Amino acid sequence: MSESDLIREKIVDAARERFSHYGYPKTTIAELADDCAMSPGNIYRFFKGKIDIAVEIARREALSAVEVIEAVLDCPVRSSRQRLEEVVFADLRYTFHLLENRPKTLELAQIVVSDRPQFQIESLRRERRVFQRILHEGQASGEFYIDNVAATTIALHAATTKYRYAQLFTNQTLSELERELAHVMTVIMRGLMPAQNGKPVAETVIPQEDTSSMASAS
Amino acid sequence: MSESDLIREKIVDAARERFSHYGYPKTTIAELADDCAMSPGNIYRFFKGKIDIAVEIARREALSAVEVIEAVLDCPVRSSRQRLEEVVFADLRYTFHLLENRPKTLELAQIVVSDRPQFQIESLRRERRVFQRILHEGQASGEFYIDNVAATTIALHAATTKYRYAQLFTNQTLSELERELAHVMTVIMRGLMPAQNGKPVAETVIPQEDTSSMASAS
DNA sequence: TCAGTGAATAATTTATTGATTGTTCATTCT
DNA sequence: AGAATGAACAATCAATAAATTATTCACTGA
Repeated sequence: MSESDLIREKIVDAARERFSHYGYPKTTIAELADDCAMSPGNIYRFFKGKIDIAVEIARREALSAVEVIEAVLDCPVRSSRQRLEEVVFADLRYTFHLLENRPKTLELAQIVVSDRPQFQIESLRRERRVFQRILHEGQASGEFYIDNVAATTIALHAATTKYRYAQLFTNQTLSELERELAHVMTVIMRGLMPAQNGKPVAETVIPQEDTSSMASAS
Repeated sequence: MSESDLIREKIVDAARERFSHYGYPKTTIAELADDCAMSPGNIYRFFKGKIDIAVEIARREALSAVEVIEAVLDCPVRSSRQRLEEVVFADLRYTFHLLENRPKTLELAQIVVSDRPQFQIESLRRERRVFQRILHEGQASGEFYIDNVAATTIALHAATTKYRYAQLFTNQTLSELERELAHVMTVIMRGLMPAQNGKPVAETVIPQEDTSSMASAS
């Protein structure tokens, strides 16, 4: 990593610290410059503007969020159905805890999105790709009956919209949301999987929370 | 209708007019009093406060919205599936046009909800009841296979969240949303209906817009 | 008695000012 | 030359004052 990149990192680290403590609006460029032992003007040799520092942080946060979701795929589960359900529930839990424990992260994301709408579109697209991979696998193995994977991915993603950042829509508790999501997944799974000897597939069971990858709130 | 009720109506009418033209915040009690040829103080003999006038208007709006959706059920369609699909699409189109043509209506609803959270809960409940009726019918006729109608109603309602006031979540066009919703409904219908001789039920087709009950924007 | 008034008051909103902050750039270091 | 500075300027924010508005209530007229 070049010298220049290291300085950039230093700025990002200082900004992350201050943004998460005091929020984006209350953090000044002068403070970041102080933290990095440099002048305010010099910050601008590394970032075009204050908002671009926020974009960089939000981008990394979004990427690591997808990684958390993808991590669920690594553990060896038996079926595509289980993978899909675990990913959807992991999404609910991750975003729920994020809003609960680190509200400044949401604030930052909202500021970034209001300035760069494309940011949200790309984050959603990345998330959908995880879904799509699972549907593909399930289709290939014959576990799922899907005539159009791309369209079904979009449908699945749209149908679970409420369970991403759920607190923005409702003030239900996490348990209530989990129970509800189980009902939604039951219907969806029955839509994806052929009935077994005349009977629809069993109801979705709320998966255990994966405690091994639980990131504690900072 | 009593004299008192008539005066109340007059106030509501004047408020509706001004709220939709200039918005709730820019409308003053003095103006409403003028419109009704009475003093500001007298308004308070009919409403506890300004916000209560807004609540009354929003309540009626919400009731008539459900009626618009329910109206879809009146036309004689062949199957529960069609009923369900038409109701869901009607919901998307109604709320989409509402936000497009009468943004002040949304503003009013948001003001009411922020002051009276219960209002939203009840509106959603009313909407769910329409869904529940159709699911019940479909279950009774054997068209749907549903083991728990209440839970499935909740699931269906939650899965279509994105298509109520869709512009709050996305800037997709109505056509894009319709295509997407068709995919969602395809998956859901396959989840509700038993496969016909080994093959899943056909994809959802976007219903024709019901032009007979099209209320033009005011 | 009771529907209605309108001036008085409390609460909010808007306008204004002054201070703070984001950004630029001529200049200084290395 | 390239890296960094910090004073200068424009944009934004916070604090306050001024104006407007919601609400109350002692009073009036039917």
